[in-house]
Amino acid sequence: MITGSQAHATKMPIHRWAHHGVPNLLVRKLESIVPLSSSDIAALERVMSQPRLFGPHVDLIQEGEAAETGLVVLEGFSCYYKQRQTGTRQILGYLLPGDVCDGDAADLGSRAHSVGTLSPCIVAQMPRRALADLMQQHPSIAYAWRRMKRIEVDTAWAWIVNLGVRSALERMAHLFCELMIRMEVVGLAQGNSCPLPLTQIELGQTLGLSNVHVNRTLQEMRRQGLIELKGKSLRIFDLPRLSRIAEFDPGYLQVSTSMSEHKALSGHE
Amino acid sequence: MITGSQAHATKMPIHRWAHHGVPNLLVRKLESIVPLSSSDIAALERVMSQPRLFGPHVDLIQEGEAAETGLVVLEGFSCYYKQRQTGTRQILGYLLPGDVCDGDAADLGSRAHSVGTLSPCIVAQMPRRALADLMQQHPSIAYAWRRMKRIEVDTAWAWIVNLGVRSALERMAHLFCELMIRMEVVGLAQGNSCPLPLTQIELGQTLGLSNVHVNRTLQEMRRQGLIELKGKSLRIFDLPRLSRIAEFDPGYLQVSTSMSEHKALSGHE
DNA sequence: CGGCGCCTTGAGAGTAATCAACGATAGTGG
DNA sequence: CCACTATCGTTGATTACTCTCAAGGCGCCG
Repeated sequence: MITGSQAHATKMPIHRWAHHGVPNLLVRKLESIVPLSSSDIAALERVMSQPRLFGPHVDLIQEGEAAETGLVVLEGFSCYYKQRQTGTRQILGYLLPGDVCDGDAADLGSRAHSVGTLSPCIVAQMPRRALADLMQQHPSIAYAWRRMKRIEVDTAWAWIVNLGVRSALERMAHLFCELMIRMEVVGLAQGNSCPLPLTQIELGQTLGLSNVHVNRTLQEMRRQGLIELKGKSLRIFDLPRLSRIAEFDPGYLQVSTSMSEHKALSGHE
Repeated sequence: MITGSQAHATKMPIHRWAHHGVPNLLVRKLESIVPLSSSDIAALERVMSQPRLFGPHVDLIQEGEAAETGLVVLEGFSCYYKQRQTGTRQILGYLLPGDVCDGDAADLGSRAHSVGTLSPCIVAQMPRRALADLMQQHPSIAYAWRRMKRIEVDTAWAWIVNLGVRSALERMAHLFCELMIRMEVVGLAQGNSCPLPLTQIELGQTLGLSNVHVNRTLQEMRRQGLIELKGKSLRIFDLPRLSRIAEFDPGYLQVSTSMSEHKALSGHE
């Protein structure tokens, strides 16, 4: 993951990341849903603009703006968020590497929320028109895309449950389980360990908790030997127990059995 | 709205509601987004099956089932919900009259949530195939449908904000503002008054609050002269103040200015 | 008329927020 | 390269919001 400082990073030439043999994580994500032909993949990559590097805590789309293009996050953590008048904010969802924020044709009208980076991020654009053509000509991609959108909605619902009924410890456990699975899907987690470039404040804005309480909850999790969180990296020591605490059911992430040690999907493919 | 008891209602002949000159609220809702031709409307109504009546607290789609068809709620309140092992449940969103739960093609695989009635409901089915054809042949409907889906996602996000950052009073105020606007769109609210056939327990399951605290919060709202809630009917006395308390911004509901006394949309139509 | 579910009220406990201060860390500039 | 400073992480003390438990009343349906 990105480790350079903001100032350092923004000084580096953009094209540094353009074609570097790095696997395209959006491709990897879609392939976890449906097999793609090389022609599918080539077309998909043609739709994506030259990737650009953004510093941490930068807005990609501001509240009130219409999104002219779709976005793909190729590296780093971004998020949807809603800023309150009081200064506090609520994070609505994460855009992890491989995740997409598409300027859907129905996105006309102003947005009620913003999209911004949390860590430094490499982001490519996808013009609306090109995206529409892509879907038209590549049914596999269109199918995977719809599945992906469905997962996004289900994830938002999982967050509603998280905020509605769970305690601080349970919420955090659930978030960590979800993150680990999602990072696994795009190959960024190994041995129950993955990057987590968030401050405790941002975790609080995600979980509806104060930064102080996030801190104490993290300590409790460490004390129980559940996790380790340092150097912007999360390690889960006891995933089964963490899942049990969180009442975590990975079904909503639609991960195929081969990718996760969790319960098999009853799904039809 | 429906007032009959469950047993009474289920004994009544189904066809009682089939064609009664009652305006189709799904049509009304879509027309609030985009004008529809009479051919559009006829096609839409052809897709809908004979409406059926369901009692309160009945599952329309159970967790783990795949949805074979889409649903339209024509009368009554239904909801998406997630049942916890502990017995508590979280309501994820309401299906008000005119709202749709579509068996999207991407809905393959098992659901992580259920759909059930809250009050008695009249519900029609929409076969997947017929829906897909409808979208193909009626671009206006397809457009309005996409907008509708977008509103659903934005509403889920508004609920995340609600649960994440607001106090009990603020949450409830926000919910009531949203409900009133949504009911207004389909013509079921007049003079800031609309049906609300929910128990305090169900309000609690919506807002992440205990039934006891819901009760006390309602009393506080009444004491402040904000609302009246009796006989399954909600009346908002002071909508501006309620909106201010809730920090309510109706933008996410994409209601055109003519329908709401709230701030004008910057929207492009 | 009896019973069940919902609303209401009271008391007590607990979880999480707020306020405040200090230490650690990392990016900034000299 | 090092000092400076802002941000983040940590801890303690206090407050307060919300939950849980418990019991009574009311209304509706059988």
